[in-house]
Amino acid sequence: MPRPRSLTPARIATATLAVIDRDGLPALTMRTVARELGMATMSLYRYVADRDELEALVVDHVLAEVDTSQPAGEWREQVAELLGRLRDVVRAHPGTVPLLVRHRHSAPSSTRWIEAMLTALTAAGFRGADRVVAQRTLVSFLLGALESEYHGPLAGAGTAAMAGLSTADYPILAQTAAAAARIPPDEEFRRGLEIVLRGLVPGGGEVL
Amino acid sequence: MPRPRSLTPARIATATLAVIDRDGLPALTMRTVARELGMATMSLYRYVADRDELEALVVDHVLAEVDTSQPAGEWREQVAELLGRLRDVVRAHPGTVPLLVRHRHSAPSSTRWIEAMLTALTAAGFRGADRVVAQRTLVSFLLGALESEYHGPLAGAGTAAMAGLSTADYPILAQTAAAAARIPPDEEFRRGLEIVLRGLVPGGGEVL
DNA sequence: CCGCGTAGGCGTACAGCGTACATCTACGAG
DNA sequence: CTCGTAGATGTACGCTGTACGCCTACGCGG
Repeated sequence: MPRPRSLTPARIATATLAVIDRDGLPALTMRTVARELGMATMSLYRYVADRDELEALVVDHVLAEVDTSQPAGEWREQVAELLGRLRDVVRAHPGTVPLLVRHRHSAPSSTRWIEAMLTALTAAGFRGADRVVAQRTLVSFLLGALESEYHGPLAGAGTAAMAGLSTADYPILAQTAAAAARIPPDEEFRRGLEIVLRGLVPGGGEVL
Repeated sequence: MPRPRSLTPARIATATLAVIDRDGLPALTMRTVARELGMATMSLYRYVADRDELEALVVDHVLAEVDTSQPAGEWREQVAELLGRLRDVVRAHPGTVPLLVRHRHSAPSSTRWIEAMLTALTAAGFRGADRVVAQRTLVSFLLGALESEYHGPLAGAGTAAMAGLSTADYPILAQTAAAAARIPPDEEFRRGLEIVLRGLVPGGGEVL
C-alpha cells in the first residue's frame, strides 16, 4: 500500500503529555500537540478522530505506566499499594487529573489495574455485588481525593476565607479550617484510605 | 446614583441553571445565558467578571438549596443524611457536577453544610486532624461517586466492553463487569457510604 | 423641574478553538 | 516507471470568551 504511517499512538500520547506537563492542561490544543510533533494541525486528524480521542489516548498512556503486578501481603496492604501506585503515577502528571476522570472508562490500560484490585478483593472474600461496591467505593475515594487536591490549591484563598469566618456563625468550621491547612496531602490520603479500608469487611455487615 | 441594577445574582444563577438543565452543560455559554436573560451578551459582564465567576455563581446557587439543618439521630445517621441531601440536590441538576468539583471552594453556601457535617463529627468525638481527615474523606467519596455516575453513562460502552473481555486474561473482571451493571446508583452509593462510615472511628486507630 | 454625571446596556471586533473540506504529494505494488 | 492510495497540509468556517467604546436611562443637586 502507499505511504506508511509516521506516528504511533505512543508517540502522540507522549507529545500530548509533554504539552500538559510543561504548559498545563489549558495549553492542550490540537494545534499545540501538532506543533509538538512537528506536524501541521490537521495531520493529527489522520491518527485521532477528535480532541476527545486524543485525551483518551493520553489517559491510557498514563495508566499504562502503573505497575499492575500483584502486590505482596495481606489484602488491605495489596489494595493500599495498588491505589498508591495509581495515585503516584497520576500525581506525576497533575494536569491529567480532569482527563482521567472523564476518560478512564475508555482506557484499555485500566483493565489490568482493575483486575489486580479485584484479585485482592476476591482473595479477601468479597463476592458479587459486595466486590463491585468495594471496588467502586475505593475508586470513588481515590478520584475524589485526586480531584480535591488538584482543584484545592487554586482555591487556597477559599480555605483561607473559611479560617477567617466569624467564629460566632461557624464555630467549628473556623477552628477546623486552620488545622486543615497543616495536613500534607500524602498524610491526608493515607489516613483517609485507612478509614475506607477499615470499613471494608468481607461478607458485608450493616451499620445504619 | 444613576441607573439601578436590573439583575440579581439569584436571577442570573437561575437562568444559568435553566440553560444547563434544559440543554446540558456544553450549552452553557455567555451568549446562551444572556439570551435566557433577554439581554445582550456583553451586558452579562456588568454582573460577572468572566465565565468562571458565572460558574461559581450557579454552584453557590445549587448548594444554597441544600437543607443544612442539623439532622436527628446518631452521628452516622446525621452524616449519611447530610451527604444524602447534598447528593440529591446535585443529582437534580446533573450538568452541574463538573462545575461543583471546580467551584465548591468559592461557594459561600457550602459553609453551612460543612459546619453541619463538622458538628456531627464533633459530637461523635472527632477532634483536630482526625476531624479534618474524616470530613475530607467523606467529601472525596461523595464527589468521586457523583463524578463516576455523571461520566459513567457516557461510557456505558466501556463497561460493556469490559464484560466482553477474554475471561482468560481477565477472569475476575469479566465476571464482575456483568454484575456491576445491575447495581442501581442509589444502592451503590448507600452501600459505599456504609463502608466509609463503618471505617470512621472517633479517636483513630491504625489498620495498616 | 432640569440637566448632569454615573453606570447600565450593547454592537463591534478579535484572537483562538475544533474541525470540515479539497488539494497536493510521497510512497509501495504492479 | 507508473499508478492508486492514503498521509500531509492550507484554507476556511462557525463558535467561543471577552476587550473596547459608544449610547442611554436614570437619581440626584441645583
